[in-house]
Amino acid sequence: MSPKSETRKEEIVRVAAQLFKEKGYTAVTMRDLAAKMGIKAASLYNHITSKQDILDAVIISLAEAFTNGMQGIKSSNTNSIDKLKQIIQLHVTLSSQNSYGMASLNNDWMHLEKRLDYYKTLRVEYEDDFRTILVDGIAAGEIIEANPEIMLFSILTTLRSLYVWIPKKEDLNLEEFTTTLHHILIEGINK
Amino acid sequence: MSPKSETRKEEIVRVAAQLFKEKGYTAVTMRDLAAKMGIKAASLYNHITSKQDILDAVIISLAEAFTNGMQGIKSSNTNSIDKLKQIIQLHVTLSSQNSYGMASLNNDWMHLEKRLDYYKTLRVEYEDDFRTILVDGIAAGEIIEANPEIMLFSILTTLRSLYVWIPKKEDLNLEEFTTTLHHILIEGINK
DNA sequence: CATGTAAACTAACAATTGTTAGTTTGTTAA
DNA sequence: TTAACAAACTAACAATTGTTAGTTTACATG
Repeated sequence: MSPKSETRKEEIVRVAAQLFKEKGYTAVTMRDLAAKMGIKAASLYNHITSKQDILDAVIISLAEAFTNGMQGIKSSNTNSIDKLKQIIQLHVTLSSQNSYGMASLNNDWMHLEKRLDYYKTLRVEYEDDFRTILVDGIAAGEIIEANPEIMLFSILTTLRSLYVWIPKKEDLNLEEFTTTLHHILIEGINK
Repeated sequence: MSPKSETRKEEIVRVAAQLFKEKGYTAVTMRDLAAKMGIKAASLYNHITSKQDILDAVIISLAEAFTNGMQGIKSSNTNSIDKLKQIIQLHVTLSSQNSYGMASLNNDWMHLEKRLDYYKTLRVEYEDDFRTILVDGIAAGEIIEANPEIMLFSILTTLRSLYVWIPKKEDLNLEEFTTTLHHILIEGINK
């Protein structure tokens, strides 16, 4: 056994995320999930405490990964354009590692219950940090003087949708993809 | 009575779309919908034939509006950059007119049943037309020679997410918004 | 007044939902 | 061998789901 092989619970969460991506959290039943695991629905409860518990696990861990990534970018001593490139890299990395979880993060966060407020806090903080980078870049003359709110919207929605496209293109060269994204997302606002 | 006031069925579909945007199709029950209409769930069936029927009405009419809009753009005698601007305008218009329906179009299309194949056909055709405009623009030297697939992805996901942002900014000047979108989405790829 | 119709109602249904209780099975460790 | 435990099982539950049947109400038209 390797030092940290996947626990049964982690396996359930991972498989659940795949189903959530296909049909959304609400439309996936515990019997659906059990069938995909090759067991009965009741057996799932030897490992998880509730369906809600699974959604929490999928979404919160990913949201925290974005928060951690942003912390690193904030504390890096580079200009705004370079920080933007790091953000793009962060989204490409996390989206290709866990495209299933990204679907839940984007589409099923409103079904969080106990952890909904926490999730919202993380999201608002992330967007605030992103906005600050744009505003600083404008002040420093590195970024054009367009409405930062609209820039933020445009770039962030593209990055948030990466999970849809990345797994579709199996032959996709991730490095070329990232470079082209840099070009399309940044050249338009680069001064 | 004006020549075409809203029928009761249209009212139900409109209110349903609002709920679908908040929680998604599957999580909205007929009792939720009835409560928002101020009636009992069974009464809905005097006007609609099924819950599925409502989703079909919400999504298909919007998908067809996009198809019709694209037909007009294709047959307009202008260059590629101008066609792109028309596409942006189409998305801004439809998203501000019907942000609720746009949410279902984006997030609940997989719950279509009888009309799923038809929806997919419309979507693929729309994306093909969009891609053709980009490829033609590259060939004509109007658009940079980046991977058209990635350009398509980047622009289209931004446009598809408009419904999230447009209603959030009540003070939003739609004209300024559209102009800034043109700049951000197009300048980056304009030669 | 009589009639027709739109639109609501009450009551109930069969199916599906997440979940619990109690039990069995197989493997590991003492 | 025995004890412990992880992980599966069967059976059932209470609640909720979309939907149907049959009835009542209100109003407009003849």
